[in-house]
Amino acid sequence: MGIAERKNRQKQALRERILDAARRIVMREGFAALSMRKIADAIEYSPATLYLHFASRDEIAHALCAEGYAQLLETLVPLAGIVDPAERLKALGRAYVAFGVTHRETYRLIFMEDQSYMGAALAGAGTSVAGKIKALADDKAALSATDPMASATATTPATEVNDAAAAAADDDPGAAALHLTMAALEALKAAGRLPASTDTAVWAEAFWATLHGIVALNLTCPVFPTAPLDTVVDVALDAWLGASQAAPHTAPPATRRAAPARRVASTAGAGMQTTSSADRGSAPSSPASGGKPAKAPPGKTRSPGTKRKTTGT
Amino acid sequence: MGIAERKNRQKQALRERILDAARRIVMREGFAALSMRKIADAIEYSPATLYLHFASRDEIAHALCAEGYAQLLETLVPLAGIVDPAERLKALGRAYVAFGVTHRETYRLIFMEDQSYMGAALAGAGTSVAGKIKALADDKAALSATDPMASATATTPATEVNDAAAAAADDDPGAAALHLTMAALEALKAAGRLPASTDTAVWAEAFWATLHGIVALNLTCPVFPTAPLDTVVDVALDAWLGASQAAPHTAPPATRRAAPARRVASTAGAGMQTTSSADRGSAPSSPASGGKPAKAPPGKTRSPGTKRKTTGT
DNA sequence: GTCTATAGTACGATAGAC
DNA sequence: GTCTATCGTACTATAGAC
Repeated sequence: MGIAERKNRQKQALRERILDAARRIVMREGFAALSMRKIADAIEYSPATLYLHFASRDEIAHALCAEGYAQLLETLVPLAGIVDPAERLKALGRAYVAFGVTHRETYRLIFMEDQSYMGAALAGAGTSVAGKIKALADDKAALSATDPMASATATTPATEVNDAAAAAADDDPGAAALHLTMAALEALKAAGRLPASTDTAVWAEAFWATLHGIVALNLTCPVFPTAPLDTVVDVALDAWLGASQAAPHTAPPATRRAAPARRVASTAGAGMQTTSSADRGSAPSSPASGGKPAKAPPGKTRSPGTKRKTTGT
Repeated sequence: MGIAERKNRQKQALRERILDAARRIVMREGFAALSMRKIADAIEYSPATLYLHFASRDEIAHALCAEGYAQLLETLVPLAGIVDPAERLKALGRAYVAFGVTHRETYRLIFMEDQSYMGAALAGAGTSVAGKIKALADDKAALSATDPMASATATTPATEVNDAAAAAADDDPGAAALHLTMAALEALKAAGRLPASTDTAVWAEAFWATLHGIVALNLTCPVFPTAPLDTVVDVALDAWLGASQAAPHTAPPATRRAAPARRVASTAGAGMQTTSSADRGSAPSSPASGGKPAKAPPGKTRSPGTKRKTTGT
């Protein structure tokens, strides 16, 4: 029996090595540059071997997506512990953007490449963190039950939030991030800091879109933003949360920006400036300046080369 | 001399045919499926001929971007005539999103594919519309000079807005859309409906990011948004403009949604629901359901095929 | 389980005849 | 100005020996 188990472990190990290599390639050269041959080269196996572990290049990509999304969730989930719902949302927003600009190619792969990759991420990774979210919900229940100040601020019974998160984890684990947002929104609404008429689902989607837009533009546009990224994020968060806080009952406009602590979570390291750490390297295309010149490989000065985007066929 | 001119016309005509064919391919199959060979097939010329008109596949892509961006600007520019700055911004926002979801693959090409394409769009198309923007600025000067009600509402001297737009057209024609937004913002600020401390450049970028996020998610995410797209856009616009309107001096929150005419510009046809009209066809990858199976062409059940993303080389 | 070898497809770009 | 022919490259995926 021990033999079978060892073999199984070895098989798993190779699987991990494949994914590791794939992840590195994607991070360095972008998803477009990911090919079975390159992975095989990197792990010093033949291309054929890969097919013993993955049915296709796309299956590897899907696995990468799932991993990446799980990683994103892991950075978000702890923030659910922030008691003040507005601050919680801001922290979530900041952490989301920070993740996006830090793990650029990963983010791009999951959220900007193709429908199927996003689907794979949500379906695959959700299951792996559903447990964590529930565990955290329990933590939070304990926390806010103990801290009178907390439940006073939150207004909402702690269980409501937890239920929302837990239900999210069960129902559609993939959309966990969205449900994390909605839970905070419900709390905000219950506290009267958001119009009762607010449709939290729509609000959450629009809010997400804003964050996604900031990340996506940063990844695609050479010079976005002109101002420091942090500043843009802050402006956006204020637009969504600073303002709506003063909406329903005539709250003094002066308190619009009066929320307690600025900068709750830095999560992904120091600043999140355009040129961060991970997921960096030569741009997928246009290695040097303008088009895609220079660096002729072996042959003449032709300029061959194509990359993928596997047509169905 | 007439002969040379005729030849020139013919050359231009072929150039147009090439771009037409390319545009159709991109709209139908996505940018990844655009290849010189396919274009050549479509116009019934040999691939080699294309190189007499364009130096590379990328140059064609750039031309496509420039065209697309010019088209976008053309739908936005007329909206600069809306007097109330908040309404103007909302109209711009709605038109922007409508354009994005209507011309899906075009939008994707310009704003979501690669840095260089966005650069090409801004550089190339801007010049072609700079004149139009200036002309419009003049129109608007005439308009608001004649209409006392207009200048009363706008508070700002009409010339300020026009100058901003005109300057934008001169300086960096590509960023014209952004400057269109900033002009409206300045007006809003001058009218005291936005805190004087607002950094319009940052605000405009964040606002743009929101719109881009909505479009981008719609293009990438299978089920975004859950609610009708219009609703999400409205929520976002309210977050940015509804609220900030009541900010500086204690304006009654009740008037938050009191702006005159809802739904100013429909621009790109009727509703802008997820499945719009133009730029549609089989998805670039995954023709049928999940991965990219089925539809084996001539050979066996292999599954060859690759697409591009020209590596530098 | 792993490799070599290869089938099959696609691509960008160019040389050189007409 | 247009074409044919072709080079050089890249890729996925499989068959079949070891």
